[in-house]
Amino acid sequence: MARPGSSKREAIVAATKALLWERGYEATSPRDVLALSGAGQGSLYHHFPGKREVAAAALAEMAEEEIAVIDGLFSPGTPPLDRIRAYLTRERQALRGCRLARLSNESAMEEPALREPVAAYVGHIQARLRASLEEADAAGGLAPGIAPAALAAMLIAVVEGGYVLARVHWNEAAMREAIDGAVQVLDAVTRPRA
Amino acid sequence: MARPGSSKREAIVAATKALLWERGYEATSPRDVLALSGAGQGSLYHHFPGKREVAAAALAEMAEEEIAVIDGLFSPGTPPLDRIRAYLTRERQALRGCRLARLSNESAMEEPALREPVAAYVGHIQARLRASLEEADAAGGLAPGIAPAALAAMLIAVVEGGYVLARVHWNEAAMREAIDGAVQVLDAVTRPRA
DNA sequence: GTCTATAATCAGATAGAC
DNA sequence: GTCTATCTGATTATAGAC
Repeated sequence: MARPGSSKREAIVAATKALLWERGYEATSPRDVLALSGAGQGSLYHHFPGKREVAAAALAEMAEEEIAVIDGLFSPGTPPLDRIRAYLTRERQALRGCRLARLSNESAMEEPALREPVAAYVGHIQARLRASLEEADAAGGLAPGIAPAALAAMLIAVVEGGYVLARVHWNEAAMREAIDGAVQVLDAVTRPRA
Repeated sequence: MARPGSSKREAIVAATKALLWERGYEATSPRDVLALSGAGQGSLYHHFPGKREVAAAALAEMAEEEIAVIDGLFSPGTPPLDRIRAYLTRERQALRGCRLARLSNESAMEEPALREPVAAYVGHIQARLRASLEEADAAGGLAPGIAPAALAAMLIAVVEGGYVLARVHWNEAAMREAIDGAVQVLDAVTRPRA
């Protein structure tokens, strides 16, 4: 149970990862997963108790993958504010939505097993942003009246909200403009005594 | 057809408004709507071609109501930056999500009739924020390097992203912290030459 | 305009053979 | 471990009486 090395199990999880990003949790049926993975009904229910657990396994893998990408952007060799700019301006498929936080408005978030990987991903970014801002602050690079923790929360909110803007306007540029605003603001509150 | 004065039609739309906020579009079935409204199957399909059109009518009303609230916050009698602060810090039920933009990640956004009211609401706020920032800028109250349009996009993104943070962390405070960051930053980029 | 009855399809899951 | 067959209830809608 939940042991790797099983071909169909891996195919099922891979298909679920793709469908969760594309359609979300509620709109993804076990039937869809089986069709995409090439597995039969029995394989899914042999490896997992049900749909929720398949999704939890898929989300855990997605969070792990995305956190690794984030950690690559926040390399210690880069100056702290450059790490933040790299995260803000990284390339994104805005219309697809955030791979994990796209589930934020689904009933799935009321289930701890599904919410946890999403919260871990978002929380990890927020912690990385905050640590970088505290580093910049310690070097005297942050304007007075700006709390690193609050600014970090604001920045992750701009990114997640940017996805929302792109989706509702059906326009990638809507997200880019919000990110532009964040970069301008970051520059303004860090230049003063840099 | 879509004529007001019909009791059941109004009950159906009212029930749909409640359910769309609570559960979203895909998770709201005509059956749920009928149960909540007290109407029978026939009433729904007499007044509307189907589920999509009921939702479109409900969303249009929701957008109209919320835009009226926004316009109340952006009263011309208030100084421009105070209008923005009033919008940012208004009370919200963060865990319920944005009444309109909570649908942003549903397939419904690919249907123009459903996306338009949501886009109109978000776009209206963004236009109000931008006009207020341009007013502040004209009075010399905006730091150099800050474009009113980009800052407006950033601010609406913080609010919409704040809802996402609250939902994924299942914690209202997560949104408040992001809003706090936005207020601090707004203060920092407007004080310099105010 | 409103109702109840019915239908076709799909959702999520189980049974049991191989 | 993997498969096909089957099951129960929900979804979205249609039919037709009142």
